[in-house]
Amino acid sequence: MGSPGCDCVGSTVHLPLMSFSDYPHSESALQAWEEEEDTKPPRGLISVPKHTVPERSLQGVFLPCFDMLLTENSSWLLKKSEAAPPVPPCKALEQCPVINSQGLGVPSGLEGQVEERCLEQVQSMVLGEVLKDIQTACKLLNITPDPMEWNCGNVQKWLLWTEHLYRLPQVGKVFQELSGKDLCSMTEEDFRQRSMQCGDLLYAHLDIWRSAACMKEPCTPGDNRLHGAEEADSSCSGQPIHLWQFLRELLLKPHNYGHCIRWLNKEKGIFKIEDSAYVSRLWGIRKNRPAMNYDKLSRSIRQYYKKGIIRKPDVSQRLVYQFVHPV
DNA sequence: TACCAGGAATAGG
DNA sequence: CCTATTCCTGGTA
Repeated sequence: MGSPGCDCVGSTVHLPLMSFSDYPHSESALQAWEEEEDTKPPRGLISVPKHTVPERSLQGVFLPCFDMLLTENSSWLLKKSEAAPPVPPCKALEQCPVINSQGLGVPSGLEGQVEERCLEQVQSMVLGEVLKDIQTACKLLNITPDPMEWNCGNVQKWLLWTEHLYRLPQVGKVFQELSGKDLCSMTEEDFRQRSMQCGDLLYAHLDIWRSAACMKEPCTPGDNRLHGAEEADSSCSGQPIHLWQFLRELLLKPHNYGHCIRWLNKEKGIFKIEDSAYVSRLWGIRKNRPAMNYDKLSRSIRQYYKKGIIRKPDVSQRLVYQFVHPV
């Protein structure tokens, strides 16, 4: 229950600066993702000094563009960084929201108080986004938010996801056989030793997750408290997820995935894959299949024809399919 | 060039 | 055993 890995104090957090255009969308990006060697260091890395803060707060987490899932609701973050991409780190720091409840070097005096208010608001907004993004990622990957609970497979999925997110070269092998506990016990230096290129970024990203898990601890009995309408979740059933279930899950969250898959006619179960490469990549990450592509995903969909799960709609269109039994 | 259909072999739970 | 993955041939827009 308690996470001993909660020593959320001190050291330095490195986070990437990314813009929407950096996001891996094209097939060539996928190639880069698959190919082992990419000698370029992660771009836009800056480092932010952490501040000593009380437990249970995300310390000094700086998020110019924490586009975990490219959700629409976090797009304002993207816009911000898009508007002024080549900001030198120190400038960027000034403009960017910092999550940190107290202990920040906030200016004193009246102006300071006003600023502090604003800052607090921004902080809680960003914090909300971070938690939401983590939660969404957890659903997508079918892992728990607390790294301490991860098994080796979970760790690999998380790595795959993070690599995808920040366009890192594949480092899964270097972290093989490691559980979440192992991962959490590693220092930043350990990370850097395992991966020269992106050890520190991975460490920082893990730190965010760890911190988030720290804060959320009070309300995590089984953690999968489903809100609202979305229950029919395959994630907690234990069995490996089916492709059709996965697609349905994406379709149930137009807010998050509407840009890559959406209903054309929900009543009839007709949907369109808008970004085949992206959906395939998500599927590949979920199943731990880095080589997944639309060619293979679509083959799997076609297997459903015979089984009467998915079919082509009466008027066949490219990238459009239909659930035989709509909900 | 990207998508579509389906056979066949194989992997993996 | 079943589903999904991988690879493939050939076809369409």
